[in-house]
Amino acid sequence: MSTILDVCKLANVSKATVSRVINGTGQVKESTREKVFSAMQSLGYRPNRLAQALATNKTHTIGLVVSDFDGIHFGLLLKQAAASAEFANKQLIVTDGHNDPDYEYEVIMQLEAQCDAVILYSRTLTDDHIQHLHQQLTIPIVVINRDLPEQLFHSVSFQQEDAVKLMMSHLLDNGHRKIACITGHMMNPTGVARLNGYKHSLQQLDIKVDEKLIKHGAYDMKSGYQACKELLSDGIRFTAIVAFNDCMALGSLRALTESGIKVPEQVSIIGIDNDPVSEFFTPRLTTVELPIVDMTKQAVELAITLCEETKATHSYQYKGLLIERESVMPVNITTRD
Amino acid sequence: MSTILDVCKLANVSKATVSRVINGTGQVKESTREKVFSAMQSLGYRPNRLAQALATNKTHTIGLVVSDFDGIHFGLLLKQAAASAEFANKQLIVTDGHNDPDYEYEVIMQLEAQCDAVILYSRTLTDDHIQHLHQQLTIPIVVINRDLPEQLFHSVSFQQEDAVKLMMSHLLDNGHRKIACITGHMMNPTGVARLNGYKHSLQQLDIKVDEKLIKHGAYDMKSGYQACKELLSDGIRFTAIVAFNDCMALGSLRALTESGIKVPEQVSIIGIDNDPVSEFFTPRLTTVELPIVDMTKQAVELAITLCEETKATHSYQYKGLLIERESVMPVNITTRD
DNA sequence: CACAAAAAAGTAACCGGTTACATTGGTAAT
DNA sequence: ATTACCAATGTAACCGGTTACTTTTTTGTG
Repeated sequence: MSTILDVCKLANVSKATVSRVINGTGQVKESTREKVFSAMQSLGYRPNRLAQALATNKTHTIGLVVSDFDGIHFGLLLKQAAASAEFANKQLIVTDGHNDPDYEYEVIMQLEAQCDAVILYSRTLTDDHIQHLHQQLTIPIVVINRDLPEQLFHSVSFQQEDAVKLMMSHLLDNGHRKIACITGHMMNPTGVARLNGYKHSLQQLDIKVDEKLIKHGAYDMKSGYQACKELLSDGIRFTAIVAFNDCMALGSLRALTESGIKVPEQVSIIGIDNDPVSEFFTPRLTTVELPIVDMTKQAVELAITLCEETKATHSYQYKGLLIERESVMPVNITTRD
Repeated sequence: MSTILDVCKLANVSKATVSRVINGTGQVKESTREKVFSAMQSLGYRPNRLAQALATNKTHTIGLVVSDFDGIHFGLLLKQAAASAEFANKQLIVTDGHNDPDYEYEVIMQLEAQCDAVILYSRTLTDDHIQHLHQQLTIPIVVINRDLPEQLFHSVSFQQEDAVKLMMSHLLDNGHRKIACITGHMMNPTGVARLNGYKHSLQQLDIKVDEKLIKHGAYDMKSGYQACKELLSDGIRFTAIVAFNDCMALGSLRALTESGIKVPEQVSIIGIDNDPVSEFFTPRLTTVELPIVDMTKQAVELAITLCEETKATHSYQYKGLLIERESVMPVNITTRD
């Protein structure tokens, strides 16, 4: 791997001149520029990014930290982040926190020297953790898809509670009253906000919340499947399921199908995310879209903006959109109700 | 962000001593060590990785480059890579090549200064590109899931052709003779090898290859769906579909379901990968497992080994395993045959 | 107590770049 | 021809660490 010194020798100029040519800064005579360029060319020279970063204190890199690589939205999020970063000519470093808050915290602190900004999509870190990070870090941090107590941080968030209310009203409008709920983790604000959405929707219609209808999942298909199996074996009646993401909705669809229960004729299902696979199941899943692609784009752009200017707190909020497909239908009085 | 100099001042020692404490090298008096430790502690000091890398020419990082972030196996691959890397205390940098060979090439060359080794999961780079990279790079490169002409590189590969033969014999054993084929991209060796598997299997039984039964997909559900729709609208008879991955198999399942064709009663489907979602569709998809998790683990371990010793070419090959579920059944003489 | 050997700590060069400042050389104005 | 100025280039310090080598301190031995 050739260094700047190799270029210097070959072009017979000083480091400073080569550096000027690389960066297009300062005044360089045209003939010199060409000499240096062809030297770089013939050596296959590429400036060492580490050295550049060390010297300038600018990495041209943004870090993306997710709690877990098999998290929800993961594919779309990454793809968009990569695209947006490239568009802005930034490098993207992606890391996961192995679902361990301490490890995740440490990973982020480590990233400080390697990035100009960090985007955090965390489901394990507590608000306190994030607060600490925010104070410790000298680089800006953008929190994505997470409800934060106040607008203390730069964030790109989603109206979790309203989204679930949207799911619920779709079900309620279709006459459903016994609605089972498959939640996600209850340690973080997202899960709590969503559950509030569920409860408040029922309360608004004076329907008593039946705790037996609530099962906790882990956002993956298997846990949705298991939650639904439990619901079934508990022998509680329900005509619909709200699942706190599409994967769990799809898992429960499988469980119902296995038990010979027809969806949506006997039980309706609604999910949230609008996961790309949802359209390929039968019946096609009705869901509330979480615009993760737009949100990611926004987050990356925000992060990049913050690399230049460290202004006031920016925050953006997105809301859900109902996508009606085939897994919800009006409640049928003759069945399980 | 505090530097080593801040620690020096606070502990009243030289940079060298602090460095020794950080790395546990050389001789340091116990009392001094404690002094330095507590200084680091109270400053929240973390060594700057960039500076360390520059000084030692060791980054303790391995790079993982994939052609595209929404590629197949992506979630499992990343998750395992992250886990294996962390286990070995290495940082992992993940980058995608935006499905553009030139960009991907450049990305890898750029990574040279930032990594001790690179793992490449490419579907856009040609063999020549990879050959060039291999020659240019001063760091080792491990190619994963790719058939390479000779064992010129470190590789962790999969017996593509045999895997498809396995799928085919399962179908053939079940009496299927008119077998449609949904391929992946035909630009890279994987697609070609798999198609050879399809053709050779038929030829072995003296069944003529009908080009009309072969449709080209792009490894995603949508293209599987479309390929199947085309098959259907072409009006060609077939009793089974081999798809060159599970996503396309599932896409075609959806297409058949929409057209009122029963799987597996009327048409059998077999995929390859053993994608986690395959189990949740109805019918559960029969598939040949591509042990991407094991392969990834092997690749990371190999990459890490190569950071220390630059020995001879290592290469590992994995083979497929049939996972029988519900989407294949013996051909029914009364239907579409 | 003197002295050698070992342990502990410091000095300075280096990794590969950037950049403020200094130096050189050429050109136009006087 | 002198001066002034600006373009072009070079010099050297710096970014934050590591490490070979040197110096100082401690320890053990006769």
